[in-house]
Amino acid sequence: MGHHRSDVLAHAVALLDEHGLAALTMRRLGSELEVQPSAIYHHFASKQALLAAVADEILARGARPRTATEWPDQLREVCSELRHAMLACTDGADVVATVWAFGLGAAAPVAELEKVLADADAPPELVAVASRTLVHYVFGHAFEEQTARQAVRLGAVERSLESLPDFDLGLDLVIDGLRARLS
Amino acid sequence: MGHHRSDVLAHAVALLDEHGLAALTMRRLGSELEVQPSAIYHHFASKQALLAAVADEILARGARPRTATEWPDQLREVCSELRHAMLACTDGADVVATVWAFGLGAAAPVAELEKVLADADAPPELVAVASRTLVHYVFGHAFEEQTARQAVRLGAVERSLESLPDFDLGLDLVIDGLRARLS
DNA sequence: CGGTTGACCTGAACGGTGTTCAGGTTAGGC
DNA sequence: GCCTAACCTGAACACCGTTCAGGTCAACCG
Repeated sequence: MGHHRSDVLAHAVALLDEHGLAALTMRRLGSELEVQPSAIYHHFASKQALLAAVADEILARGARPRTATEWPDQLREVCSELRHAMLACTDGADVVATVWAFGLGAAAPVAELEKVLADADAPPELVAVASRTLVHYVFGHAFEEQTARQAVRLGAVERSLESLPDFDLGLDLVIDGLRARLS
Repeated sequence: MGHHRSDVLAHAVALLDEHGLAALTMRRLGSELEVQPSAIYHHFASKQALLAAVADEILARGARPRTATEWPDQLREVCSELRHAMLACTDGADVVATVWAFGLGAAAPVAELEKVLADADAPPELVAVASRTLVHYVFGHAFEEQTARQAVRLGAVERSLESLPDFDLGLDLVIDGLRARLS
């Protein structure tokens, strides 16, 4: 008869991807499911909880196999996967970064970064600092890229996309700084 | 008789600092000014425009004299000022980072970083990448710190503040990576 | 077969939100 | 003393997240 939690989540992600974060409304999601808005609260305690699940789903959909063996490439692999997962969904960077900042989810990538660094024998303080520095960089870069792309598409701003900084170069900047401390 | 744009802005900043971003409502700001909400639209075209002005005001209030002569210390000076300006106001990091990401304001710090790097003879592409990497780091760190502090104050989460990464160490990570490319 | 449980949902309401708009007031310059 | 422009009113519009008492219906159990 009724929908499952996973149905609601799938429709929420589809709605987000097709019409953006502003359209991801309890009322609109309800009408998409042909259900009253209040019915969604049977599956998620609040909209924040729903968004947390959406963020985790976005990351799960972007999962890719790990192949690198050296820690710099392993860091690049995790950061690249995180970046592409967020960019693959409209407003994905916004949703994932917000959910992570509030401590409600999206914790897997930073945990993975911490593991790579710990396995590379980085001291605990450096593990905490470096993993966050990397994740801040990835979030900031992806959020800016996605926002700028949308602003241009809506014709709101003439800020050209040419000036968007290269992702890998900035990442190497951090990794090089890290390399100097891990030798 | 009536208020000026600067009055409205000052009250908006005070309201933000004392009660947070959620309380910065057109209605509440109106009642603070003893005025109808619609009166604010005579001074600001939209709430976004108001928030952009608030962000610029937060940065202006945090301005400090420049004393460093070497580019690494100059970068540290700009980043530190940006960080402290945002942390000095409740939800300051949220407001400033959002306004900047949407390209509506708060552009001064990144312009200053770009100038420092250009004066240090960094190639144009590196100027763009490094300035954004730095600003992403500062925004991410400040936003996380402010959010976590608030979550703890509200008793929502037991996430300890001890684990917050040190700001200067992460900054040095990026600067070291940069130093390797500027020699 | 009848009863109970629990998942799922309805429909209405509450108290907000940003924004618009026609019209009103008032101070200052010609 | 008129006129302009700044500033404001008050009501409305179209939304928003959330709550809650109650309703429906499938599945299970004795």
